[in-house]
Amino acid sequence: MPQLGNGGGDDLGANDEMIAFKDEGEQEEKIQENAFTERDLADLKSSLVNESEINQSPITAVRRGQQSEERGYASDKQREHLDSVSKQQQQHQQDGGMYKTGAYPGYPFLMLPDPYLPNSSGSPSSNKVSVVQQSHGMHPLTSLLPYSNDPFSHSPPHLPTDMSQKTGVHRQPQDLSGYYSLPPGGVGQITPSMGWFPHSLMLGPSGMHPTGIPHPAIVPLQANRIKYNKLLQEVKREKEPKKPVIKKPLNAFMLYMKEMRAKVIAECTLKESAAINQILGRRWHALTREEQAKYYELARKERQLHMQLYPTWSARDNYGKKKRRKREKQQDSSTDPGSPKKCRARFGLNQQTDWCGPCRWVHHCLYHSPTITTIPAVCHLHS
DNA sequence: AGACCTTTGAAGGAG
DNA sequence: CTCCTTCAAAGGTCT
Repeated sequence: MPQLGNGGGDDLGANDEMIAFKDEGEQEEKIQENAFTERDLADLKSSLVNESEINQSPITAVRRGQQSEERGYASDKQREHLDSVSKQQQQHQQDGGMYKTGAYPGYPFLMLPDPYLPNSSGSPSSNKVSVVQQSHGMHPLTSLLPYSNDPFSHSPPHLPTDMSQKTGVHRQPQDLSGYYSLPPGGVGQITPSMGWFPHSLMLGPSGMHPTGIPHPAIVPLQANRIKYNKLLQEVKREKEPKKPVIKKPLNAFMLYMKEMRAKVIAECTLKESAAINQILGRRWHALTREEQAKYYELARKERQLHMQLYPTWSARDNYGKKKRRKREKQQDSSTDPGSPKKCRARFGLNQQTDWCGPCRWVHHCLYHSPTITTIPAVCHLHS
């Protein structure tokens, strides 16, 4: 596919330090961190509000409108980042240059709900700042369309025109130390090794603890552990606030689809997205390079903005359910090779000749004999 | 309820 | 470096 000469944004994330993929356990810890840092965030918000009252800065407006709602897990680094961006903004204003407030009155990034978060409609109830509401289903950047000949000649105040300037922006792993403790009374602090509910008076009349978790002595130890762990997880899940999911920034084609979908639906009276997407894919290829370039540039801005808003975010963060399920499925198939026939079919073996006569199929493949690195006609035990 | 379909592009991991 | 996988959006359809 055609890419812009400016690199098409390849320089935007590839060289950044990215968060290492974390297991669910670590993510749970992150969730706890979310709750923990909310107070810090409140401080941050109030400081930003104060700043905006002084500066009437658009960047603080966007912080208030977008980040205050959902960035409960803003890390220290993010806070530092916000401060630096805010200071940068102030500097721009003090310089009295083209970035002065009002220079970009309609810049779509600044007064909109967060497009990267689900249910981020920017409802007035959750945001007392009067904001310009985007029409429903409208991506904030689509307001840049239709494009002028030079739609991106100006950069928003908080975005460096050249991303090579973003030397201070790194997506670094967050320091989780100090965030492991649960809120007072948190069930997560109860561990099996702590001697469960030491006194029978702690149990209710039904033999249940007030938390709803049965006394472990009621069931055999082994089953008890399993049940306990399951219940503990359930209770934890219920108590913990759901982690807001930051979506991936849209790529050029996605932005194009978002804009053109309604048009195609109207033209073709189709509703099925799969069919519509096929049409849109063909139309995308029919676009000229210049037309596509608009969307590539738009997507590049998207990634820039996303990186500014969520410096610690990684696309890996959203690798989850599907992948885990698939991995589990693969693991299942690796431990369960299936029937000999299936196994031979898997490796393209001849049903008649490509197997070990003495032991039949058992040593035919890596699944059935992990020590064998090749697939012999006669296995290593009988050769 | 949740997976699937269908498209392109970006990101990140594996080899 | 190349290849592969996953996820972004959308909404009807299927399991």
